[in-house]
Amino acid sequence: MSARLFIGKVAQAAGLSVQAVRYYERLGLLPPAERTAGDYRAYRPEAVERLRFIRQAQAVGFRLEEIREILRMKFAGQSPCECVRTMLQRKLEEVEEQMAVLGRFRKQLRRTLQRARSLPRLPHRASAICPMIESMPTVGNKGGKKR
Amino acid sequence: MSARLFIGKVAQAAGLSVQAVRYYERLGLLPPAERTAGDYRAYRPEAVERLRFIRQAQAVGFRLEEIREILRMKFAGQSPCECVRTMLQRKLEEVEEQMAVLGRFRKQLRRTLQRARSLPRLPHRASAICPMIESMPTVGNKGGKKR
DNA sequence: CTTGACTCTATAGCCAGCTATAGGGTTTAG
DNA sequence: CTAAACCCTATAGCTGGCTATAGAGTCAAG
Repeated sequence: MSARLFIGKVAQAAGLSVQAVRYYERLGLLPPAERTAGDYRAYRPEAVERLRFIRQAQAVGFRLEEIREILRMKFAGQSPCECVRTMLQRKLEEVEEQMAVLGRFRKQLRRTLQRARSLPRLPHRASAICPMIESMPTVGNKGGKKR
Repeated sequence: MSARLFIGKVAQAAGLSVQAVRYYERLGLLPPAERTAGDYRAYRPEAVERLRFIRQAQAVGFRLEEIREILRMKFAGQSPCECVRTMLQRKLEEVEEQMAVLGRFRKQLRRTLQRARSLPRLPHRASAICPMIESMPTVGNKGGKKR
C-alpha cells in the first residue's frame, strides 16, 4: 500500500541526478530516508515534493545552505515565510547591486569598443601590451563577482 | 646595475600575493623568471607592468586563460588588439545576457514580495513548504549563473 | 657567523554543487 | 535461477583563482 520509491525514481521525478539527491541528504536538506532490508533508500512520494521545492528555491537564487535553513525552520516550528521574506528582500538587494556593477562594466566595454572603432590603429606605446585594455578604467567589481 | 627584484617585491608592487605570482607563472601568464644561484626568481622591473596588465585585464572581466591568450598573441607576433576587440565584443554580449537574466529575476522577486505584503498570512496549503517560494515561477537562469 | 626575513617546491585545501569512478550488494522480471 | 538494472559507500575530481602549510634552503645586514 504505502508505495515507496527508490532513489532513481524520486530523482527522475524531481529532475535531479541520483547523486544530487544523496548529496542533498548528506547536506541535511533531506531527512535520512528509510531503508529496505538491503539498505536501499525507500522514499515516500512526498519526498519528490521536497526535492522540487529545493529545485525551485535554487532556481530563484537561494543557495543550498539557505534552503536548508528554510527547511529547518519549517520543521522546527512555524512557517518560514517571514524569514523567507527577509531573505528574498536581501536577495533583491544583491541582484540590484549586481546589476549596477554589470551596468558600469557594460558602459566601459561600450566606450572601449567605440574608441577602438574610431581609432582602428591606436598607436602603440612601446611599453603597452594592449592599449585597448590598458586604457580601460577598472570597474569596481569586487563586490559583484561576475561569472 | 640591472636591478632585479625578488618575487616579494614584484608582488607587492603589482598588488598581488607572492603565491599568485607563482601561480601565474605556472599557468603561463608570466615567462619563467631568471634565477639566482640560490634558485630565487629575479625579475626585471618590466615584470611589474605585466602583472599590472594581468590585474587590469582581470578587472575588466577576462579570465586568466583569456589573458594568457592575449599575451601569447602579443609575443607570438603582432598586436593582439584585433582579437581583444572580438573578445570584448563577446564579453559585452555576455554581460547583456546576464543583465537580462538578472532583470527577469528582479521582476519576479519584486512581484513575490509585493504579494507577500498584500497577503501577510497567505493560507497554507497542507502540502506547501513555503507558498512564497512555491508560487514563484522559475526564471531561466541556466545561461547566466548568478553569483 | 648569526639571525631573521625572505624564498624554494610540493601538496592540500577552499568555495559551491555537484559528477565520475571503483568495487561491491540488491531487486525483480522472465 | 539468472541476469539486467538498479542501488550502496567511499573517494576523487571538476570549475577558477587562488590561499595555506610543511620542510627546507638563501640572502643580506650587523
